[in-house]
Amino acid sequence: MAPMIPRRDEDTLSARIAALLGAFRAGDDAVGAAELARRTGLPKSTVHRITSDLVRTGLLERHGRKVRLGLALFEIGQRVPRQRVLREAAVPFMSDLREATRQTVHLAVLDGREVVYVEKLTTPGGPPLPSSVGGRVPAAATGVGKAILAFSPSATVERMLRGDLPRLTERTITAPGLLARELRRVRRDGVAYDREESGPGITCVASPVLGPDGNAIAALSLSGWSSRMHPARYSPAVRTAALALSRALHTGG
Amino acid sequence: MAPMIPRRDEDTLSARIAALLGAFRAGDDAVGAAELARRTGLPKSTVHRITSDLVRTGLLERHGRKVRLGLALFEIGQRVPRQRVLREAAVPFMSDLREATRQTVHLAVLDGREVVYVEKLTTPGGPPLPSSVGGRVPAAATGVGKAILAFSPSATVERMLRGDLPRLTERTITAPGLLARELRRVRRDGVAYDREESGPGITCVASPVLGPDGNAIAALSLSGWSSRMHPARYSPAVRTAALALSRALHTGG
DNA sequence: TATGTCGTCCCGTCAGACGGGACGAACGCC
DNA sequence: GGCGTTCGTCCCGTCTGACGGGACGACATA
Repeated sequence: MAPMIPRRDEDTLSARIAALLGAFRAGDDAVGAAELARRTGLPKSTVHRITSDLVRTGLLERHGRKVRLGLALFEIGQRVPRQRVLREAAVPFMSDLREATRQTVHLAVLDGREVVYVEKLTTPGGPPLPSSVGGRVPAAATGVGKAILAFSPSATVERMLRGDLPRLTERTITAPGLLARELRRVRRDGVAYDREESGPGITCVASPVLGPDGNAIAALSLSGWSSRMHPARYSPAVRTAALALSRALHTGG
Repeated sequence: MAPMIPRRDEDTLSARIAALLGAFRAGDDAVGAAELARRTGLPKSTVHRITSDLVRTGLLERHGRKVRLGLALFEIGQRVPRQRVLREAAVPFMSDLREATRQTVHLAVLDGREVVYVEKLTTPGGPPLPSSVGGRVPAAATGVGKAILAFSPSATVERMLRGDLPRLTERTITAPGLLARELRRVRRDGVAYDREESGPGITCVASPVLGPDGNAIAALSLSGWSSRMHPARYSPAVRTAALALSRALHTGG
């Protein structure tokens, strides 16, 4: 009899382990085997066996009867080149930018159709932002995302324009044509704005960190309440910091 | 014929994946398959197959012909509870401490016989320290390690005293008896010192972050040049910050 | 007490991991 | 430019370890 369960096109053990690790959400502490089975779609006994193996190797930790992400994963995560090199170089510039503007500073990279925040420096008076280091947001809805896209190979942009542009607020750009035009403007000015497109009441000013080939590696941004964040006033500071960081990355210092 | 190769007591795929991920060192960018095979002791074709699977799932990324840790691992690492909860609560206190003392501030947790740095706030004038977020150092050789051990269950301390105490400088404590006595003093005072025991010319003052049961969860420390870091002068500040953080963690705010 | 859900464990089946070996390309050295 | 080495990649026959349904007791809830 032919197997009734259509074999997932990719269900090697590696894929299952990745699925299992990815099943832990940002706010989770410890999670039970049954819950993980539900989230991943894997049989319960399979989850139990794999998590036991992962606990033995240290990637997961037992917490009571449940299981949680292990400290080893934090250590490994800190070694990821895409963020490590960038962050080391960026923090001083971000610190200066925060000092000069008294606004919240973000550093993000593009990954697929989303941006991932690599560093965030908050400021006492600033608004409470939902962003967090390691967090993911649709690129087209953010200042950093638009800054990076405007200085990316056209193939990357076209791939983005072909898919859905998720709506985060009523001002989020969801029309491909509008986004394309916006990106041309960003490319001309070197600065991208986010006028309440990612969160209500929040305005951002972003500028790309460029590699030697002129393509963006990352982007810096300032975020604040719309009432106090006047783009024109802060864009020179952001642009300057981003250019300085770009230069520092090239010269290896 | 009996298999000549003694079966590793644990060589499930999970263990191999963990070994492979752990084979990437802090300074590495991309690493080749042959090099990974050498580091892990795995056959080259096995490394090639597993890394290909891991690339497909996103845990690793192709970089030319080589392979490097993927951004997904950074994201997952940021969700690890042992560091996330702690860091979120600690950063404001650490920031204040740096402001008040103008010294480098560390936050670390104990893992096995070592401490892992969870956060680090540097200061412009401070000495260049080899420590890094996600880095690992023998616990007995550091201020944070001694602060945590002094407020740990006796089983934890005894396990530490039974093994080797690695020497980092000529002042590192390597005699179990001396360490035990030092820990009693730390427990009495609530503050641990590191007088050039982890690095030449560097002095630290550390204090434990305590859980509701009185055991240490983590520790805060100040580090600076020995010539300018007078322990007695800074210990009240460190102790105060650590106590404040302990209280903030309990009350959930 | 009844009921659902949890974590854990067993064990017969078989699919997929395994790794030695081959191959061509790239590199470094003379 | 020639040569030796080391690299990444791929194939394929063998067989072992992953697989997951199902059973079980502990626990929480109603």
